[in-house]
Amino acid sequence: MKLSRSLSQTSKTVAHDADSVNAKLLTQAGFIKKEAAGVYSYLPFGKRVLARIEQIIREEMNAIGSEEILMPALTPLENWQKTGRADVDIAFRPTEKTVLGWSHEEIVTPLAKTRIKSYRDLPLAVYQIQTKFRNEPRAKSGLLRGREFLMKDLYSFHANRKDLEQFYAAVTEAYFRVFERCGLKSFLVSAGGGEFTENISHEFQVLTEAGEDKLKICKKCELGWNAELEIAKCEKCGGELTEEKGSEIGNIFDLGTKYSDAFDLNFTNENGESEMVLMGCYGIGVSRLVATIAEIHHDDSGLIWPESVAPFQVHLISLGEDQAAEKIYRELSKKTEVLFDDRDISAGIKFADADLIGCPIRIVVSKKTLEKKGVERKKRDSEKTAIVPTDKILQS
RNA sequence: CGGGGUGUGGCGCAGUUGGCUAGCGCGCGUGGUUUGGGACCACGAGGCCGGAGGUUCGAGUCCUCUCACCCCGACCA
Repeated sequence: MKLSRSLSQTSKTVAHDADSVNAKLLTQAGFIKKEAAGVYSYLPFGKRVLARIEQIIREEMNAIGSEEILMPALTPLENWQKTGRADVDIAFRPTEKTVLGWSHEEIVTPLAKTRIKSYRDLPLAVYQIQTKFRNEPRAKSGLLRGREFLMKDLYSFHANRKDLEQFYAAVTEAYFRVFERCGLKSFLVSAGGGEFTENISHEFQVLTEAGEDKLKICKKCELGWNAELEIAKCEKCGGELTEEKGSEIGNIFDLGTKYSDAFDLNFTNENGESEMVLMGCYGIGVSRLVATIAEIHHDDSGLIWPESVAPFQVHLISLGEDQAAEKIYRELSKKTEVLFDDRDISAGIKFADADLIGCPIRIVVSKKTLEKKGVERKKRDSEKTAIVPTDKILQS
């Protein structure tokens, strides 16, 4: 993409209401635009990052045998009346008879009922990546707590507890892989079940001062407990816990039969008897992941995207050598995603913007580099520069 | 939802005890000079001062209401 033609543009100043590092950097670098409290547009750069994170999630969710679906955001009130969740404060109610989905147990459970009749139909697992609506009394921290946000929600259905626990464990492993691939070190944290279940749930937390959850972490076991649980020592090794703040990027719940009961989701077992289906649900805050990555991976000059989620692999800068740069841009674009800064402005601005946007590799084409029969290559996370031939740009 | 704060060109801000054509920086446009870490000169465009009502000869400025946004807390998949 040519920067001169992109909707995404950088800004030297940032709106005074950008309230957090992720909001400031993502706004200034042209990834997002705030529309209202907790409501953002994703500009081209931001949409690219979202798409890459979504792809990682899809790969890992498909790998554990779940299928992608898409349920409506506009949902019937009567479904929520059956579970007693129709009048929670965070629910948007666009009309008398509708609720904007803030979670989808009320939709997916009746949906699964159309498929599940016998133990032969279990297990079943479906997920979606969709915008959720929650009327947060206080939206804040950029993309970390919005009133409208992108979420991956997965729901699983099982004939017995052992099968549910097995899948729960498989999702746990898959989540660690997702977050690691996104460049984040996550901790498995025990927490309460909130509106969803009376059982304990597990959160995936990234330790950062930007997060709003108070945690107690055992660094040795890499386990944690949400401070709401009032735990004094590590339940595994009995060791000391450190107090940390975290950003909750994933949450998994053992739902038991709470929603199966509400919608009479049962199945016929091997003995011809009727039993209730056991359910699990598993969420990843996709937009919150974008924010968390920004909070973790940045420096004073701007964002530093991990290769796996970067909007572009290469940020190509032309310093007065537009023709040569254009040729390199065309060739390189056949192999990877390239952002070409073709603007007619000073070198300093181009360098500053490359740092701000934070693509992994910066390539400079100038008179100096052409005399040396190559281009200058610099990684965003390093100070070292090197002249490399144009066909070696992508080799590390 | 309680307490506090802020709303003035796209962004950041200044506007005195009410006073006359509402300023500054950045950005934007045109012309020119520059050209490896946010260059410079000249000219120029752009604002119902969040909204409604009121006080006054006169309101960005004072009063009332309202909306939006931010902070602290409560809340929180």
